[in-house]
Amino acid sequence: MLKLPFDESVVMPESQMCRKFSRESEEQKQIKKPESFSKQIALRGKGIKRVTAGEDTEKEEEEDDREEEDENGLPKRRGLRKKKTTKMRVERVKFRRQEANARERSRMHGLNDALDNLRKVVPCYSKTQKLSKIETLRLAKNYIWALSEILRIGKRPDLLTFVQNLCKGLSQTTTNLVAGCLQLNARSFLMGQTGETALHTRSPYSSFYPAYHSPELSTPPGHGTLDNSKSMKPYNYCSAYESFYESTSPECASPQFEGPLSPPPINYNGIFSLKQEEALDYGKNYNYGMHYCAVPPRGPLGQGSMFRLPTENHFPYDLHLRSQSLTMQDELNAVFHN
DNA sequence: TAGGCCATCTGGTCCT
DNA sequence: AGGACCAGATGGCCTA
Repeated sequence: MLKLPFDESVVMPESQMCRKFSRESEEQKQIKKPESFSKQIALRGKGIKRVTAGEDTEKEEEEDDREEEDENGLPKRRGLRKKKTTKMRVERVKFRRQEANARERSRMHGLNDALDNLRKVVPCYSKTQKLSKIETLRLAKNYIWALSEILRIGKRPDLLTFVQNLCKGLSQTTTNLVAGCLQLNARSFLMGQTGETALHTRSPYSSFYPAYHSPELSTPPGHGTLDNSKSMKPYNYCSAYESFYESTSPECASPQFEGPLSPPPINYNGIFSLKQEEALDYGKNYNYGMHYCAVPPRGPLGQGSMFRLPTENHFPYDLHLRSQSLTMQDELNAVFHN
């Protein structure tokens, strides 16, 4: 069942057309269908008669069948005869192959669209530097797991641990990206990754929320034996920054992450900010279409609420310190099931 | 330049 | 029969 409209331009060399396809804008993303088989046949012939593929091939096949006779005029084979490979049959096979290719392209584009939507709702979204497919899936899995743990425990996590959990199993590049998005100090992050104490870099709230540091919570499923410390390298950016827990360097004090990611800020618990990007666009499709990116808070740490929002309507979470886990869970459920 | 990532093609299999 | 789905192959682009 072909669900999408087609035009006639797919018969062009696939390798050239397809190369550009993924880079095209959404408006240009129109699935193209090869010219109808009957039309191709008609055009290839006299260009007058317009017949269906079935009719045309049937006739020719009949003629071909009549040709399969021996000298005595008897058919060479009886019963189930193997259909002769005719020119028309080859054409038809080619046509169907083209149609199948178009459908496959369409299917993969749908898959990629879904993946793009997923990119938008996991932390660290950027239009200019997209996460790879596999990294998007991994990050999404970690993110879901981390959020589930928050709901289960009912307490806010330590940022460092939270980010470490987000980055479990991710590539070096993606880890850098996430850390950069959250503007984590490389030194503190590395120390946390290696299991060393990072108390000096922790939020003043850390001592209030020991649960998220418990060993059973620190490793998402599937990453129990992963040793990120062996692969960790210094970050490409923000590595020179002092931890924003300790100070606010001129660069890090910027409310906007100036790297590949630049979502607008939403203050998360006075520690980092969740940023909302293109709320109008995403809001059409996702009530939870937020783009989370941590930036240092401008005000003093621990101003109060875990989520301080530019507009309350956009983010109905109020994971304040005083919040109750059930309330939090209800709210999250409401958002994610909306 | 090797390797990662990606889009596409292709043939096979399953399902309606 | 035909569409959906899948996985392997291929070639291009990009980056460390």
